[in-house]
Amino acid sequence: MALLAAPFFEREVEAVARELIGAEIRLGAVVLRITETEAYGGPDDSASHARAGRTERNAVMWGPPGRVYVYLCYGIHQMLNLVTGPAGEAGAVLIRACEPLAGLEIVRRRRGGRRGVELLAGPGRVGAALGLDTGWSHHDACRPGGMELHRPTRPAAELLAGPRVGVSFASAADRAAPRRFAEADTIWISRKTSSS
DNA sequence: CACAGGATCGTT
DNA sequence: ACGATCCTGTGT
Repeated sequence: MALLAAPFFEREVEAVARELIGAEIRLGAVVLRITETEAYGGPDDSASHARAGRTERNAVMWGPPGRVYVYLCYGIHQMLNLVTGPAGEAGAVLIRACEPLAGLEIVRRRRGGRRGVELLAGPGRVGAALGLDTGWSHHDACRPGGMELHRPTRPAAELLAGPRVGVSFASAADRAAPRRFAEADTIWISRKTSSS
């Protein structure tokens, strides 16, 4: 057991987003290896849910590091994030894509029998594959039991970086910022990176 | 109390 | 290209 501990998450959100590539999400019999992430938060990020201040939904972003933040997107998709930085500062890493390592049958069933990259490439797909709902928010992923985050058993060799997806409402600078990270040589990403 | 809109996905 | 689907955040 090589659980990622709170100090790993208690750092700048971009560093955590980079180093979560290759890490493993374990929940029940399902094990997923993270292949794509995005960093949100830090000072004045107009793309972050924290942009309008603290609300009941996003409050966990200001909480202690290593907590889970799940929110409902477009009324349909359960989006998985991990809270970063010290308590009192809002930051989170969105998990955008994974590679399946175990529990493939369960994942395939939850994903309507789909196969290949359509199983896990995209944040809504990751949430569905794990069977998540917003009740997972505030879960401590650093403690054994429930959803756990584990150190990579197969670290990513090379990372790509590019602008984040689906943030057209944000400022030009925040739209352009290279805060999306993906493993370079994997098929398990939601879309091709547009810059390095 | 009412309403607009979204860190997406799957089908048309 | 578009509709699904519903909760959140904001305003009255």
